[in-house]
Amino acid sequence: YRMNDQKVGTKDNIIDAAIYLFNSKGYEGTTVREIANKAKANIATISYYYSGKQGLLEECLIRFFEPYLVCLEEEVEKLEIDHPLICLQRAVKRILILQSKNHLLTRFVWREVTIDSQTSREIITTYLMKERYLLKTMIQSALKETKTALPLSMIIIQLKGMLVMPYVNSQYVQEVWGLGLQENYFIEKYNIIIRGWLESLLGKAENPYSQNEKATYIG
Amino acid sequence: YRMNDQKVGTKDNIIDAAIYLFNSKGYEGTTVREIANKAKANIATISYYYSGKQGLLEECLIRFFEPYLVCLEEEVEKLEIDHPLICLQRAVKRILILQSKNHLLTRFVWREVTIDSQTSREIITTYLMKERYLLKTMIQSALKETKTALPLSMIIIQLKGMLVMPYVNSQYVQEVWGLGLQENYFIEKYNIIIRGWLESLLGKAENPYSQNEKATYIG
Amino acid sequence: YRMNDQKVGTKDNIIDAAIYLFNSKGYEGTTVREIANKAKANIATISYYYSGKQGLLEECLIRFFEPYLVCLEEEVEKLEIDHPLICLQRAVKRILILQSKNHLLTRFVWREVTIDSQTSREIITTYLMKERYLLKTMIQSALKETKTALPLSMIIIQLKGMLVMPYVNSQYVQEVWGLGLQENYFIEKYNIIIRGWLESLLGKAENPYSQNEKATYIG
Amino acid sequence: YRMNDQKVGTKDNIIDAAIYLFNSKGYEGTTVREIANKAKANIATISYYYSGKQGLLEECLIRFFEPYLVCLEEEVEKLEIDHPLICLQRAVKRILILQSKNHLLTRFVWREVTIDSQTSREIITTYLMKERYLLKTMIQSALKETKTALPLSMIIIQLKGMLVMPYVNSQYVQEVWGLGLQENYFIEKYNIIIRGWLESLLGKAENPYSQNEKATYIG
DNA sequence: CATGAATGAGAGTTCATTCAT
DNA sequence: TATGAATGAACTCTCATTCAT
Repeated sequence: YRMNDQKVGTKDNIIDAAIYLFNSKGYEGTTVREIANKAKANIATISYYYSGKQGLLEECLIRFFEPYLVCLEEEVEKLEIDHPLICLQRAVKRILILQSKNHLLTRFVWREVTIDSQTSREIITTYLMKERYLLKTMIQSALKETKTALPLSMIIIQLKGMLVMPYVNSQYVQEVWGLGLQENYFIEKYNIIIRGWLESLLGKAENPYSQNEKATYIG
Repeated sequence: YRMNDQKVGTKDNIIDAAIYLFNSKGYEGTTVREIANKAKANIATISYYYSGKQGLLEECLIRFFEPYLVCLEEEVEKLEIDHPLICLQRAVKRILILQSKNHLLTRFVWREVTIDSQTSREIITTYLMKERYLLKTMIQSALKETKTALPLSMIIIQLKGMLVMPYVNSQYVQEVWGLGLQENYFIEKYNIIIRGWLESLLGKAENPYSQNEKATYIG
Repeated sequence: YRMNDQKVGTKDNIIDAAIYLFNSKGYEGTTVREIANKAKANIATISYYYSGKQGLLEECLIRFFEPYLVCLEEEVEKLEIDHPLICLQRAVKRILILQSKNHLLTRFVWREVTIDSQTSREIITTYLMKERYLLKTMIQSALKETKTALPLSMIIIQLKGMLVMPYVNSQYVQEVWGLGLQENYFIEKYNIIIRGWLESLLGKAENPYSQNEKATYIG
Repeated sequence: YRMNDQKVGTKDNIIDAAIYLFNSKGYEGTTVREIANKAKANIATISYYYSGKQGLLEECLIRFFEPYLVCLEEEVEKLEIDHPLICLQRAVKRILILQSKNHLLTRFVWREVTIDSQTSREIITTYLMKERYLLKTMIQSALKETKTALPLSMIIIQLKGMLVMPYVNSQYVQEVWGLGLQENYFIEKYNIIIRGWLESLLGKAENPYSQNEKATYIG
């Protein structure tokens, strides 16, 4: 039915407009009126669907973190089957793909997360604690099979920096690769860089895994 | 007179309070009333000294970028005297020291800079263009004497990521090094990591320079 | 069919919920959403049955004033048959019974009636004018047979005060009589007090009437 | 200075407008915009002085109850000096004068107090508990010297009804006495009625007191 | 007949700024 | 120089109501 299409449309238009504006003007710098205008919806509809501006923010956080954590969770579960480094590399690529698909949301969330007094601090903290636990588990697994001097936390902070940087400082990406965050070419290129860094750090995994991997998560 | 002290104090109290609150609540999320309260100053005094909230923001940007760019400018001027890599390394260390001394301001500025529709876009753009030019000049100089395959812009983006990351994701720093951003020990440790990365990328410089350097900017 | 039951039930549930909430939160302080929730009905149903919030209020006023005025009208008609004081006393008791049966509605109506700018002013004024005319007629009749110095209007205002007070200041009733407004015991007790006051003011009616009376209006 | 006059003027204009409108339209039925218009003040000024609509309500409650309770407190303190009935009668007259001087506020407060879910319930409850205690103390004292059958609480409820009724049902007063609530003539007349009722109930005090009394509180 | 989606109007509140002093 | 009073603008949110289904 049209009805369903329309409804879904309006509700999604609102969240899309919100993501776009939150990204470019910040959460506090965006007014619900602007969001309504961009979404071509009535202001009241925003409260109707998301119960206010804050609810809209929380929906954004959920939309970002839920699939993001799935990338890590699923690979943590495979740690006993595949070589840890392979799992880590797969997780990295999945995250890059996810973040590229939602690059506006990604940039906005990773920026807003650094604001201490954010009213959604509780929900943010919960997600970040999960993330840290999963990253730790994964890297610890990989470290067992190598002998890097670098401390665990240092690796995490560097890895996170590499995963997040091109999205937060997105203005550089266009210049560097001459293309957008969403294009496959960027993902491929950047993935190779991180992969190289991981291998030089945690020891290169054997080839068979490497080939397997592609088949597993591409397409 | 005491009066003069008080005034100067008040003006500085205001900017200090602004930096603290802008950092923890974001620019838009902070009200001038809060700043006035924290600085124990009258609200009107803020407009009086800085001609409004926006003026306060611009003062923050100036306070951060002016000395920041000096770090780069002065080392660019020395490119003909010292080995480029040495200059780059010196610049990096000076920036780390500067950022650590003003770590709240640093975190706040690098975050706010990613908000596209910032009302102070013009002033920000000017500073960022200067920064990019200086970084380019420096790295290009260093690249002449080596043969790295990595493109110039890729090096810039990675370097910037490393310089900024610990301040933006400051919550990790405590965990990683067990100490704060301001302590010398952190600066020394982190500087070594970046230096190692630069040397592996642009070729290690000879020792004599290296010793010189310390004497030059520590004091 | 059940369906019919349900509908009738829903319509009544709505008015019941409205009376309950209007009483405890005031007319303006109650939202149709709250009424709908309490009545377990859809919001739109309220407009459907009562054509809006205002219509709901008017229904409340009608539900209160129609039977209230009947108590007076019927006794005014009997003025030529029975002794006026007896008629007055019968009316008082009937009103007490009516108000106790609908004590929430009673409290709410007598409070809302004092709000001058009530949107239902017109309907309220009409009812109050009728009430005043009927009370006047009755008391004038009783006054003919006695020689009280008190002016007519003074008696009306005191009588109304006594009729209304326990319902408006209902919090005291529990304390005074140790029981609720609805219980017969309260009605009996309070009726005796008013009856005493009326008799002391307008002269005691002879016994025969008195006995008649009970049979007439107690069912 | 003019300045002082103006400031005090604005702040008082606001509370006066609020009392007028709260009385005639009810608290919930009045908007701050209406208050601002009537007071010829800016909307924001209301929040500036009274921190919002609710604060305005609380100021109203304080302005009513504080002097109201003083009337009772001061007479309770004199219970050991004067005859209790005299104290009670003085308190009654002082309350009548006070309520007549603030008859709009009086009507509004005694109506709003019956709304259970009032957001200022806490402050209201505190005042009402004080009032009940003071009334009890006074009437108990008076009852010691007489032998009325009526229970204490019944006397309180009737007395309160008499004190409040003409203000709540103010529309009758004009008709009954042909004059307004504020005029001395009304206060004198109505005071005599209550005094008569009190004396018939609690026994007439000796004349000497009676004469004293007038001198004490009529200015 | 009954309802969920959607809305225009207006609510109270907050904000950065101004201005007379 | 420094400030408390006052303000206009704009904010988010809630309201009762409507309408296609």
